[in-house]
Amino acid sequence: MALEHAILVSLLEKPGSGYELARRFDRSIGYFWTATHQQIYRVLKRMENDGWVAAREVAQQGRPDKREYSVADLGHAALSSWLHEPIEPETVRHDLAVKIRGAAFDDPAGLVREVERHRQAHADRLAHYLAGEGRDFPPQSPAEAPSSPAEAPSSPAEAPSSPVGEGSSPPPSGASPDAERELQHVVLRGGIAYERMMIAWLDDVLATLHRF
Amino acid sequence: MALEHAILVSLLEKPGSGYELARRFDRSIGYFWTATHQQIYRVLKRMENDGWVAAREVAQQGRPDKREYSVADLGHAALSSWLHEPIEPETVRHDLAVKIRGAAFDDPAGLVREVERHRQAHADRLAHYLAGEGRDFPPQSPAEAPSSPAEAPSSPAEAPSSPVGEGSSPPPSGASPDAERELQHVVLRGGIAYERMMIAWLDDVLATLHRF
DNA sequence: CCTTGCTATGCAACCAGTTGCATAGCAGGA
DNA sequence: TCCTGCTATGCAACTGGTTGCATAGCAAGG
Repeated sequence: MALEHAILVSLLEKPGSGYELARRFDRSIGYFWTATHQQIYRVLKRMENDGWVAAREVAQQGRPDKREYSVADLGHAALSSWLHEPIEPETVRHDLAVKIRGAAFDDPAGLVREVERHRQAHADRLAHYLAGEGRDFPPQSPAEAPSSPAEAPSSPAEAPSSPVGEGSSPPPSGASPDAERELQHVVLRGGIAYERMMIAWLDDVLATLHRF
Repeated sequence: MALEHAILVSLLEKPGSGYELARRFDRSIGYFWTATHQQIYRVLKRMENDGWVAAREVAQQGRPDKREYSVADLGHAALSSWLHEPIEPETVRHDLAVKIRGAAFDDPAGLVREVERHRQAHADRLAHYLAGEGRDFPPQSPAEAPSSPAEAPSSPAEAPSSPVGEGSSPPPSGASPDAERELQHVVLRGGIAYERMMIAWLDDVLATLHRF
């Protein structure tokens, strides 16, 4: 399970309440990990019991109080050990693909509108991503073109030569805010690439459907 | 839920036992919908109770008997009505993206091996898909280039002008085996596009990680 | 003969995630 | 004043899916 870890990452990026987390899971993190507020509140409670996060009552004016969570040492350690696990087979569920293959036994042309709807949704999300990229990661140096995998030659693994040796002890344990931004950006580029791929594929699907 | 529908599609393409379905879900359909044999047996039983599928005992020589399922009328109708529902918001879960953003608070360079593993897995799957495409969909006419969304101009929706009007009644209800192949192919092309996108993105991720 | 390994099916317990509902503070407008 | 709507948190019931385990037929090899 990784919802715990997604929450840890989000809280490391910025502490917040369950409600705020729920809204982040509707955007940002939500682009690659969905969760309802129920799920978040429940998991947050368990994480607090386990000492992964600590809560702090925050009085607000003009709105109800909130419980702001931040990551405790145990949580940071848990995240670190998860990061070092080699896991994940990646489970996929594409309803639309099932529908497309199923359409062969029903009415292929009847699926056109549905596919067009999906295409529109992906186009919308792409626009949203690109807007976010333009806002949060404006192009600056000539070396960095936004969302174009420019394949930097990359000096082979010039890591900060961390004190290796220990098995599961959190290594450097705190990277630069530079790294944080860069890694957020590369994940966003992944989202952009995904949406572009989907749009192109759905066009392919539409062209195929139109042949019937 | 769509496991029922994925099973229906698979059984329409070819009747089979729970065991055979489970193996199909390890390949072919499994590329966009995973399921364990447990899940399949359980759902299959429910579908039989609901009259969606019918079972038939088949004695085999050299191996245990099996229960071969095929789709009943009720099942076909259920699939049809599902196909005509506009649903699906598409829920995503990318553990790797969580890990990448989490790496900012741990050891970015330590993630390289993990990302390389994933890249390899995707490269393997791509090779597998391409082999399958070459086997099952050999290039023939000059108009059809495999897995290249050639954007056919497509005469605007030249559907078989089906008797429209009814709301949820199964329309033509039986397309050509031609459509079946074409639609299987376009889904496979989607898988290929996905793997190619992932490989390119993971290269981007690796280049980014190497900058730390 | 016994083990290994593949085919074939299934139960039981558990866990993650969804859905429906409930509550409450507070602001702003009808 | 009452209603709407957003912030903020939560319980309870259910469902889909996973994991662990069990059984059994049959072939092939040591």
